Amino acid sequence: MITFEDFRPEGSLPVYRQIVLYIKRGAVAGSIRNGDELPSRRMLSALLGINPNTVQKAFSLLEEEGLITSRAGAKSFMTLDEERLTQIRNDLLSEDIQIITSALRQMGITKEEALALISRFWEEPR
Amino acid sequence: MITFEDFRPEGSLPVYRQIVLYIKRGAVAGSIRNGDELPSRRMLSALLGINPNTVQKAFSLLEEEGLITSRAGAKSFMTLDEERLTQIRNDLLSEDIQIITSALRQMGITKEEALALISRFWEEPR
DNA sequence: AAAAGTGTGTTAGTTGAGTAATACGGTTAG
DNA sequence: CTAACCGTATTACTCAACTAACACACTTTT
Repeated sequence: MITFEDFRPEGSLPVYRQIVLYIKRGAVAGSIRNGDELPSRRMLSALLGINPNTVQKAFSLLEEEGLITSRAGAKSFMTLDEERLTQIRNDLLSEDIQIITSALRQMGITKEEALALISRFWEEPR
Repeated sequence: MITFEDFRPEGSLPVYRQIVLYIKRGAVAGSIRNGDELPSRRMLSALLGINPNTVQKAFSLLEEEGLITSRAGAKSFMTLDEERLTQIRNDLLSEDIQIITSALRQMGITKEEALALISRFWEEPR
């Protein structure tokens, strides 16, 4: 069962998209595995203090992408194979890294400065 | 005169916020300097193909933060001192780096992997 | 002085994200 | 079996990010 313990919505990204990201990142990290049960729409919405429809929107997206399987009346569960997983990993990584490198370059930061900064900030609590 | 040549709105961030970011990053990079003239609200909105009110919102934010000065009838111009600049630099850097480190850690990426990835992706054209 | 360009303010509409309340039928545990 | 839980669907509402079209007063330019 996926607990959503360490899920904390933040930033300007819509919550339903953050839920999708949380699942994808967990899958890449290996903490979310094929066959894992998801909490019900109602339970999760109560847990996160958001509307059931917002959770539904996130789960719909995940199902469209083939990452979860749902049937009316029963709980949803993860459907992941290795190929899909490495694809997701590559997508997420290239997107995130493209964003940060673009931002840092626009600020005139050199590659060496960037690496030094990220190295220094890696263990920060925040 | 700030040209907005290399400004390309993208992503889910509101355009008026992207304009603010563009100015701040340019200031940090040194390509935008104290006293520099900004294009008028109307000209910039025509250039970017967006509504004048969207530009106005961006410029209002910049003025609230003291980064530009405006007087009715005349063009707006940058008002930057060294202290404010280093503060902006620190704010932008810590925010961006916090976002990327958080994302990579959630995917189970180690510090060494992260540095290797960013190093490899740095020169990517995209 | 007059025209053109400028910052500023107002009102109104559209779109998408998210909230809210409710209903229906399928699945599962007691 | 049946009650509790579940996925799914519908309708209506709020709110922020824009879009659109003006009007007014100030400045710079000619």
